[in-house]
This record gives sequence, C-alpha cells and structure tokens, in this order.
Amino acid sequence: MQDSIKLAGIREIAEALSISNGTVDRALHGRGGVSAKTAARVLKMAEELGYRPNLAARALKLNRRIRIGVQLPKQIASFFDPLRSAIRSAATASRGFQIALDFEEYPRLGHGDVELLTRVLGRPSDQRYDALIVTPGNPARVDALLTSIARSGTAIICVASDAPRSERLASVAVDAYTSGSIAAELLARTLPNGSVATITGDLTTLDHADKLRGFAATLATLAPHLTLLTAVESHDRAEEAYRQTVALLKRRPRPVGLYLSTANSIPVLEAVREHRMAGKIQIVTTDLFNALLPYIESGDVLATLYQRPQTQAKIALETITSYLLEGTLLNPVTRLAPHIILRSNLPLFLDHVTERQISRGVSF
Amino acid sequence: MQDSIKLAGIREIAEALSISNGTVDRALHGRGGVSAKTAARVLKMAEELGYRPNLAARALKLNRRIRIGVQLPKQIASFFDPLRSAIRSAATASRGFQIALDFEEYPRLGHGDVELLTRVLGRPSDQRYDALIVTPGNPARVDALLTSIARSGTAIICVASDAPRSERLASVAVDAYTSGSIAAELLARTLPNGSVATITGDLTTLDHADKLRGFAATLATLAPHLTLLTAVESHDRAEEAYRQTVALLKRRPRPVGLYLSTANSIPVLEAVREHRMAGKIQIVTTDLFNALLPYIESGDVLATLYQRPQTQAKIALETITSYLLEGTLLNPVTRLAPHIILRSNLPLFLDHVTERQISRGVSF
DNA sequence: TTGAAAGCGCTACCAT
DNA sequence: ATGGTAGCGCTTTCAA
Repeated sequence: MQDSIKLAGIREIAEALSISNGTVDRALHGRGGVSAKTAARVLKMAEELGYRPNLAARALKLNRRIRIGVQLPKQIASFFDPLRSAIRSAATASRGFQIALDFEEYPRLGHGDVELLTRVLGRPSDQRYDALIVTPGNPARVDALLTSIARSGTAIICVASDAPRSERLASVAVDAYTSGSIAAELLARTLPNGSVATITGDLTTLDHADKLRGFAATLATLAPHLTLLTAVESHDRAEEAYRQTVALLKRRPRPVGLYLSTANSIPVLEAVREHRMAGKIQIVTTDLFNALLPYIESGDVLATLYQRPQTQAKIALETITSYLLEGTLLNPVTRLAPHIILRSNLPLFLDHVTERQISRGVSF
Repeated sequence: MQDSIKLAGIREIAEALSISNGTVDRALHGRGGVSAKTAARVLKMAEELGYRPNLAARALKLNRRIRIGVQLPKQIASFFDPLRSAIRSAATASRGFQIALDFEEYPRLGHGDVELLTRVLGRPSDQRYDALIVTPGNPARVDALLTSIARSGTAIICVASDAPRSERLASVAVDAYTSGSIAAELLARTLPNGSVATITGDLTTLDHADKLRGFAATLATLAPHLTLLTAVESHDRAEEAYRQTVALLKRRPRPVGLYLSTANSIPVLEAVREHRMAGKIQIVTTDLFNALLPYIESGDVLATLYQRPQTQAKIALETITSYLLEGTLLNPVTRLAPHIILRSNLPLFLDHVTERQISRGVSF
C-alpha cells in the first residue's frame, strides 16, 4: 500500500479557487468575514484535495505557551506524587510547543479543593489557565465551580475520578466499577465461605463509590458463598484505617477477605501483620508504591490494582494539547483498565516506583 | 511552581555571541565547517541560556516525509491485524510531519520473512525506508539481514518479539518471560495436583521460548504440586493445534491445566469443548479477539494475557519519530506488562476487538 | 570558517 | 468580504 503522493495545503486550495489564502483560512476555521458561498466552495475544495493542516506550521506560527494548572491533593502521596511527576515529564516531552505547569496542592480530597478552585476564577486574564487538571472529590461541592471555570474558557480535565455532571472537557480514570469487580473475582476464586470487608476513602467521591458498587455486584454474582460487610470509610487517613482494621479483626467471625480500594493500605497491612493474620486473610489492594512491595512479594497481598498514573497523565496531556492545538476532543471519557499486579508480574512494574519515573523513557 | 519566563532559540545564542545563526546551527549539530573554538563557545552559551530547539520550526523546515516499511506475518491475524491497524492510526495521529507506511505481508513467522527483508536491501535509494517495523522469527536466520539493513541507514524496530543480537534500533514487546510466569501463577492458584501442558508456536522464536521459560520457572517455584509436560509446538497452524490437543486429552492422567502461549487458541478450545472437558481443565490463553470472547465469558478460559498491540504500535512509532526527528533514542528495549483479562474486566477491552480500534480516540 | 538570507505552511493583521 | 503579506525558528544554500 502506498500513500498519496503529495498533500494539499491552504495555498493549494487558494490557487485552485483563485482566491487568497487568507480567505481560505477564514473559511476553514469559520472565523467569519467570508461569504457563505465562498466558504462552501473552500470547504468543498479542501475535501476534494484532501486538505490536512500542517500542524508544525500551525504550532510554529501560534507559538503558544499553554498554561496548565494542576490541582491535586497531597494525600495519598503514593498515588498523587507519581501522577504529578508523570504530568511533568509528559509536558516536557510535548513536541511543538511550550507547556507551563502550575502545580497547586491541598491536604486531601475534599479538604481545600474548593478554595483552590475558587482562586482560579480570580486569576488575572493574562494568567488564565488554558487547561486545569483536577481530581474532583465530592461532586456536589465542586460541580458548579468546575462549570464556572469551564465557561470562563479554561478546559477542565478530571483525572483519577470524575465529575460527570459538570462541564468538564474530559475525564481520565481507571474504571472504578471494574476495579471493584476484579477485586471481587480474585477473592471469589481464592476464598472458601466467610465474609469479606472493604475499606475505602470516602463514599462521596465517585471513584470510591463506584469501586464498591463493582465489588458488591461481582461478589453477588460470582461468589454467593461470601458475605459482604458494610464498607468502612478511612477518609484516606492512616490512623483511621489502622483503628478500623483492628476493629474488623476483632469481629467474630473474622473476615476472610479484604478489599482496600485506595492507596491507603499500609496501616491496614500493618494491623493485619501485628495480629498475626498475614496470609490468613486474602487482601486485594490498590496502587503500587515502595512500601507495598514487600507485602506483595511475601504473598500477604494477593494482588494490587494499579491505577497507572503515568498513563493517566499522558492521556490527560494528549487530550489537552490536541484540543487546544487542533481543536479536536479526542475522547471525552477514558476508562483505563487497572493493571492486575501479582507476584509474578511485579518485577515489570518496579520501574514505576523508583525515581526512574521522572526520566523520559518510561512509557507506561 | 512557575516555569522560566522565556526560552532561548538559535537566534538568541547567535546574538549573545555576535555570530550568525547559521554558525550556531552548524555548531549545535556538529555539521562541521566550524572552528573548534567557536563550536565550544556556542555549546557553552547554549547550555547557559538553556537552549531548547523549537521542534515545530524544525519539523516545518525539514518537512520530511518519513517512510516506514512494515513487514508482518498474516498469521496469526487476530494479533497482527490489530497491530497493523494500530500502526496505521498511530501514524495518522502523528503531529508535525507526514508518515508514509508501506505494508508488506508474508504467510507466517519464519516463512517468507527472509525474502521480504532481502528485498529491502535492493530498494532504490530514493525509496529507502527511514525505518522498518518487523517481528523477527528465528533470530539465527534474520540477525545478519537486520544488521545489514540497519547499517544501510534504515532504523529497525522489532515488535512483538526481538532479535537482540542484531543491530536493531529498538524493540517493543510484551515481556514474554513474565507472561509465562503469570500463566503459571494463575494456574498454580487454581489447580490441585496434576500435570499441566503448554502449546506454543515455535521455540526458535524468542518470544515463544521465553514464555515457556517463565512458565516453567514459576511453576517450579509456586506450584511444586504440578507437573509440566513437554511443550507442544503448533507452528501457529490451526490443524496442528487441534490434533495435538486431542492427543493431549487422550493422555492418562489427563492434564488439568493448559497454557496457550500464542493467539492460536481457538482450535484448542474447540477440541476441549468437543471432548466435554470445558471447565474441567483450567486454561490460560494469549491475546484477545472476537472468537475468544465467549470462552472467557463462559469461564472455559480462566484468563487471557493480552499483548496490547495498540500500545506496542504507539510506542514503536513514538520511538521512530523521536529518533528520526529529534535524534534521541527513547528506550532501546520496552517490555510491556501484558494485561491480565478475566471475566470481570473483559468489558473494558471490548473496544479493542471491534472496528473501533481504527478510530482515533482509542489510546490503548 | 563564517555570514546572510530564503523559505517551510500557517495565522493574523492591515489594506482595500 | 477579500487580498496581500509579515513572520514564527529552524535548516540550508550561496556568497564572502
């Protein structure tokens, strides 16, 4: 198969119609100031000649500096730190134009996010963000704000969770429902009778609620022999998670399986170890970071569901740049499959938890 | 965090040193015709000013049409067809310059590849490939050829398998050893005592041999209770696979687990079904395609290890373009983690087996 | 060895 | 409503 020989630019269209390239440009982009008739002729000819804009020329001419705000929580650092650094390296790798990143942090999901978002609206117009990357916590509290910001001309990209009822441009996240579902299938395959418990962050966060729904649904389908206990919310705090785990371990009968749906898993695992329950309770965790490695290697953790921050960052930035530069919205909603990390494939992911994630070579 | 205010181009360096931008360009790229002294001054100043080339301008000026040859086997189509179409869409999405793809096919791995490779060397110089994407079969037979092609100025990218002893520029593949290892871990978790069998393509193909090594090693570690039968080679042919499966099913004691390390799984699954062994033998397969879906949904297949052709294509093209345009070799060796697809996460991958993989939005 | 300048295709501005 | 043109930063050619 051979591709076409040569491709038409604005100049070719203009010549073919004996009009000026300025007019062609206006017509192609609907900038107005063109009669409906010529506009139609231009569009038709563009189609005929198979016009494809030269993006290098466009980028060079516009020479834009895209300014992107990034508002992410500090907690849980084991997820958001890699996400931040992946955003940084994805921005550096961007071809054709400069990306200026403005990182802002707040303590944790749902605490301080509203304040930061509000501040975005107050920015002087010469410092307006072209795009804003956020992880929405409770949609009820941020939907309206996100919509205002979007209407003020800043494209909003939700990462790691979503606020579907706001006017965000796009959303990138792991499919939360499926994450829960995988956890349930893995536990269902491994466990005999008994009850299983889940520890999550905060059920007002969409991502956390969806994980639980998926978990419950698949458990009911695939493992009628397992009972699901009421979900525990740790609010992504270490102490709470520890305390709640201890309480769970004191229940009789003791749960035989555990699904930890946020990266706040270490306190739980410590509590389990201290009560000498390691290996006796099957545990599925979320995400991947240094402190978790020994638990996977030892088999204390059956599997962890990795939310692929690098991939999320890459897609978020691709979405932003192709929207701002080409005007095309690639995919309003991306739902990634989490990586299922077991003992056998753990080595392949070790790159992701070291400093190497900052370097350029890492692709996923 | 605020990024730097403005960035230096060639012009700025030239002005700072009161020389012409032509000289600066020559010095920066070591094109010769520059005195060692000025070259050093330029390099130093570039460093000082934090020079970053404007890739849009470079692309515009060069306005290159990169010509890429793609030589992949027809069989097994369920893997290579998606790979081909992913290469096509990744090329279309490339910003800043044209990519001309030249697809060539041969019957199957190891049959006809040498002939096609040989033909590359005979191409007239004005039709030279800038890069060549191949899946090497038996390295003993292609290593020398690949090296010749590489030396003739065509960058070689291996996809789906590797020829590490050739002078290929880069290689992108699923980590084969780990794939085998995952299969073993999954079977080990599920099976009681018994023997397990593997059906592969051809053990001279590196990818196939590595899968087997990983499978055997992990089985020995994690499942001493399972015996591994000698590997069966189906040479990626349907009839052979069917026949060999029937033979396996007649063995006593009958194997309790099966690892199919290539996409040539349907004949095997059919044989198993016809012998009413579905669900009684745990099976791990490779890759994902329409015909496989019902087997996963029914539970006949415990899991399939998806080799992510879209991702491989994307990385291959990124590697090529950044090498040809920027002169940087991103990652000589990329080893992807296969996706472990179970019943619970299958829905997330359905996009990948429909026609949608041709559209632009799909990222993985 | 170095300088000067053209021009890649597009956008945007000014003129008509 | 349309035409004409400068200029983005780089590479390359021609001249000195």
